[in-house]
Amino acid sequence: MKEQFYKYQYPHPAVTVDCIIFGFDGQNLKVMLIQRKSEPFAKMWALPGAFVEEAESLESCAERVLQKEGNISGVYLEQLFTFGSPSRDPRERVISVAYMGLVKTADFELIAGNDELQIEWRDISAISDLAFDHSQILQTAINRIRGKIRYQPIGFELMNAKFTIPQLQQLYEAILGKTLDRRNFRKKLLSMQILKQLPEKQQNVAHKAASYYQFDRERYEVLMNEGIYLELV
Amino acid sequence: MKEQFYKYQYPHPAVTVDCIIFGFDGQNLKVMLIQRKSEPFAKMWALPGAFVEEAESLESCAERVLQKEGNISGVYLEQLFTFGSPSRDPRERVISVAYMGLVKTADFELIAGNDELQIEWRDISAISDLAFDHSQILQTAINRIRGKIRYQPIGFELMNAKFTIPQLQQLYEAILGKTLDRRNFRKKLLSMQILKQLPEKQQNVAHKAASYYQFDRERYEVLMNEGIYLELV
DNA sequence: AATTCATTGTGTAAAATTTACACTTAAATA
DNA sequence: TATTTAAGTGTAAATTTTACACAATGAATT
Repeated sequence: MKEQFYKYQYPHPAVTVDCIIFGFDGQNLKVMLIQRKSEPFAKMWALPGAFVEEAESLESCAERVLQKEGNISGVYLEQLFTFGSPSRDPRERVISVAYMGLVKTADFELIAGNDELQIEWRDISAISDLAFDHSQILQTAINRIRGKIRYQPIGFELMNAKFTIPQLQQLYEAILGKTLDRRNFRKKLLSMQILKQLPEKQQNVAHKAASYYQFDRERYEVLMNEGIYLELV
Repeated sequence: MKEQFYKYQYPHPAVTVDCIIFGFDGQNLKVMLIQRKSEPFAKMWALPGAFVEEAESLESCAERVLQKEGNISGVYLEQLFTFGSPSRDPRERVISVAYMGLVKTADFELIAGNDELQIEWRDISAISDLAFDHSQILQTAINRIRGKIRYQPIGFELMNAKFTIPQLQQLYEAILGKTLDRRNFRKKLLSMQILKQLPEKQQNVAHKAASYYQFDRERYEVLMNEGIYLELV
């Protein structure tokens, strides 16, 4: 065993970053979970996370976690909350900063890292007990994304690339857990003028092909700076 | 110098809690600032804060800070954000969890703690450079309270005790930095049915006395659980 | 080649909400 | 008792939200 130690005059907690990555498969909302290899909570499912290293920012740490534990990169991340109950980790005092993101499941092939037995997209309606206080962290994330979607265009902020309006609506329905009126959804969405229509349509669908759109980030920034509220639902 | 050390196998950052306490004096929005006694940033103004102790939760730490550094207690606190840039403190890696609250300035007599030269309520329009990254933290807090006030009844959540509707409106105007229509504000507010009218009126005011109201927390919880949105502005 | 199937895309009228706006009432003070 | 100051109140017009049905498209099937 290595016998090098880091010494401090006062007690320092350990700090981790845990990631809640929501995945949308076109139908349902999933979350990325890993199965732990080591103690504590060996074999239990948990959110991917890592200890913060000396010279990295919290957000860089989140990016490193996703790269290392799930082979995912280039995801828009948002800080969720910091969990610091003194007893949340049996080993020592660990404070966890949680980050969340949203991707299309099809865009990434999950590959378990060295510390995991498995990694998978789990439907948010099928979550059982997770390691540590991760069930609570996940519930906080679900509440946050449901609340946030009502007044910020999450689908675009968190989803890169192109999408059709019906796809985006399905995402909204998956997050909110209810159906929305197609005409009204489209009307309100387009009236915000934060979408750029691409000269492209769906291919090989056995019905009328939908147009692809892209989030107009520039226009979005302008509206945000003007303090305009984008309520979509 | 004390030679006792805490040893860890991996580097641990220090963790602090910094508090942004907004104060409303009936007219303007202020923030509680302290003038630092010691290095680093000695004599500069800063947000009150403290290192997290081994057995306390983050929120308890925030409460301790307010008690010790400002003689304030019983304030509703909300976690704002966690700031973790590796270089934000010149001494060592320090991650700061920021909490914010809102009180009436008249309800508390600020008393500087041992580590401070002074403590005061500073108008948010008169903030100059603060120690560390505290200017950035404060700006984040101002943005948050301005955003939040639009869809959550902050005035009540964060203000204890009784208030009149015009007082609450002044708070809203101070936070948003613009005037609101008196009749419409009152109408919308009362239509939410989250206020209990008290059988009490203002005393000794040289005009028609306003009724006191109280936030009906129970009713508020019910509405929140139903997913109802309380947009006030 | 024609038909079927599935989903996209579109408009309008009714209902609900938001906005703009002015006079009367109450309490203290002169 | 008159004056001053801010509280309290209603309505009509404008805007936004909601509910709702049919034509268009493209692949698959006959």
